[in-house]
Amino acid sequence: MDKIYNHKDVEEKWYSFWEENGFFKPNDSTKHFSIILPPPNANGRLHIGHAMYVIEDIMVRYHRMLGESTLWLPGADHAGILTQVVYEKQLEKEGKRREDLGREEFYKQTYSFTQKNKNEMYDQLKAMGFSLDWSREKFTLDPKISETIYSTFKKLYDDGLIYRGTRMINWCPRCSTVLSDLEVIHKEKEGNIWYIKYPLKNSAAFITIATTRPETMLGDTAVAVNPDDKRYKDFVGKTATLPLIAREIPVISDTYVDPKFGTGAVKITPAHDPNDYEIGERHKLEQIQVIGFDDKMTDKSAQYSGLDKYVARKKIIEELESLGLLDKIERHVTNIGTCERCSTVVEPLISKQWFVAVNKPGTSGKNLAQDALSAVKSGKIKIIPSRFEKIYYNWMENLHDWCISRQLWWGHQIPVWYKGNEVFVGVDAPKDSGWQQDQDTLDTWFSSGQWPFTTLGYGQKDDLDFKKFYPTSVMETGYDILFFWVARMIMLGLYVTNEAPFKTVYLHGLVRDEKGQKMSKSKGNAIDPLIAADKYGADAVRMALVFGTGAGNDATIGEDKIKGMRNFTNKLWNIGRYIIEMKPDKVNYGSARNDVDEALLSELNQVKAKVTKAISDYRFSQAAEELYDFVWHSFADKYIEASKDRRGESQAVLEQVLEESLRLLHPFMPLITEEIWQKLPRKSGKSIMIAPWPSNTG
RNA sequence: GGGCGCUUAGCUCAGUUGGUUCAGAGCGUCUCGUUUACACCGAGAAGGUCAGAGGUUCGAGUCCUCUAGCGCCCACCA
Repeated sequence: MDKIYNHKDVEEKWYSFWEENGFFKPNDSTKHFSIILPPPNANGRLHIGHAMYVIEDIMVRYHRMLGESTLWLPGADHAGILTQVVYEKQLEKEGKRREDLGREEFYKQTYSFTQKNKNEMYDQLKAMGFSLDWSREKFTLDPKISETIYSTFKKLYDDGLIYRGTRMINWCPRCSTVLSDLEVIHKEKEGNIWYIKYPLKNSAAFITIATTRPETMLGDTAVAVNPDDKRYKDFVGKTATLPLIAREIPVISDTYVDPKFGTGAVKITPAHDPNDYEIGERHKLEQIQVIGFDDKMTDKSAQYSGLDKYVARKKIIEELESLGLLDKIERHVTNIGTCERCSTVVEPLISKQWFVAVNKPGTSGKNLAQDALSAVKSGKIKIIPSRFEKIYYNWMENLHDWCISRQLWWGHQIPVWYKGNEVFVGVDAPKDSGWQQDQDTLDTWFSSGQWPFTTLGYGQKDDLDFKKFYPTSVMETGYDILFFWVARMIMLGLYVTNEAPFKTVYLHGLVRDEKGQKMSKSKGNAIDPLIAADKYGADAVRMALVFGTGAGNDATIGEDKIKGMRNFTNKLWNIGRYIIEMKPDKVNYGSARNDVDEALLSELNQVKAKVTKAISDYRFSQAAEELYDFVWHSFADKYIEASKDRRGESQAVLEQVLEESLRLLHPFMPLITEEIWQKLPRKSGKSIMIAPWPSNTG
């Protein structure tokens, strides 16, 4: 044994050893423990956030040592819109667009792109020592997985919970697709609010409206005021003339209008604003789409047609000003919707899309949001930390229908076929000819929302894993995808399988640098987990991520912290070296224990109890700190120092405490613990990984 | 406009049934130590009115109220 622990000599060796011996596979115990790995997006490398999977590995290794039949199932996500955006950017560098390739070729290329990324990511997960059962690996686009996703679509459709409707949706002009409400990020931006005078017909008077989007005035079909607003009492029922294009529009009254905001008079553009859309519905107003799906003014916008919407805005303002119809301009902060994936300003448009009805019962009687709500309220699903339960309720209670169609090429094509006026919904294409499949794909979260049961073979001929491991024990993921993913898994899991997909949700926080800033490549403060693992060892990186981080709280981690944990691995290594390699010639294993021995063994017993409790209470940091303190300060600094006077008599206790400490540490630092454990003269079993979890009975 | 969280040693953070051992850890700083497990080390030290105010209690970082900073999430006010 060298003086300094060299992780590079051992890490790969032991990982292969475990895998070759099938230790990652569940045993045949009747007690089960299962976690499905949150599938990373197969469009890039793993970042430090993914290394938080270590929490799952701790749980999995702990339960495996308890002797339970333990499954941790790996997989990857095709990540619909994000992967398409990433691959399109790559094409762009080659001067190509996806249209140049055609749908089929684009899909083919994107597929091989994801497979390449996927395999690299898997190597990275292995480098972290994660005890995943690779024989059960899944990808969201695997044929069997897709089949289940299509049959869920059909089931919801037949139940009346999936419908196609014309609604106001969020449109990303850059991605050329509709987005769900969740995929729209609201950002505060300072802009202008323009006050524009609309002349009243047969009168010299004006009605002045305030707007942040003057270009949409070309689509105005009314001006609205509050019915109680005395200032405008005489205006209601009159007709205003839209400047520039001279369309005549009514002045109507609606309680939606806030008399205190702006002028108290609002232009109504039912085709380009969600509120106006609803007012339009109430008052049966015409919807005139003046902005197209390409972000350019449509042919409904007279002399402005074909112009980019921002160019049109500028031009309209200039012309209004020259006509003297621009009353004033004020600075104004608005909340503007942008695309989650490309940051382009989202345009509200009316379009025909597929939706999931989330808060009405289907003919089956099932109600997605309500059932998902009561699963948590009843305690069937527990969320840790519990404050996220409140957040979950709040979101579930205010949920709108979920738009699931996307105008993308990458993903599951919607399992609906059309022939004339006929519509066919099914898992497989209809047999007879003349049908054309819907061109859209499914929201990526519609498929990942079914991950806990699709991966286990639900609905397949071979569904032994599903029967055995579903519902899964724990879903461990970041709180940032509570709504996107966890909520959808609960809804779809309950709907399809009639059971909650997991019993416990453990949410971890974001990984930040030591100054508390979000890590990002552009800031240059990002820690690449693989580079860090290469430098300091995977065990050190793992410990650094667990140490001092509680559930739901963001974790701060810097190189110093990793270095500190690397020092701990070296300490452990030297404890092993002292006990194993510096073993004296004369050892009396049967010597009577003295007070110092007893004190240490009694402390070890307490540590076992504390660590076991902490892990089962999901307080992994607590467990890690307990072990760190015991091993370094009690065992090494005090006991080992004291043992030097009676080396031969201490050997039995030294070996016992080391061996048990290694087992306690194994879930946290699997690689070094295996390396030292294998060198122990007295141990039983083939690997520490399948050795029993230390209990107090001994 | 709603909702949530944070504020404990110079820095990053623990502290889950309120009670002698809770005033802690790691890093940093200072002093000492080149003892054959480890300098990726050891021995020791300095350093905090636990954001502020009030309340509940025999007793409060730990529960309640308010205040002040900071941060996050959700939301269709032009």
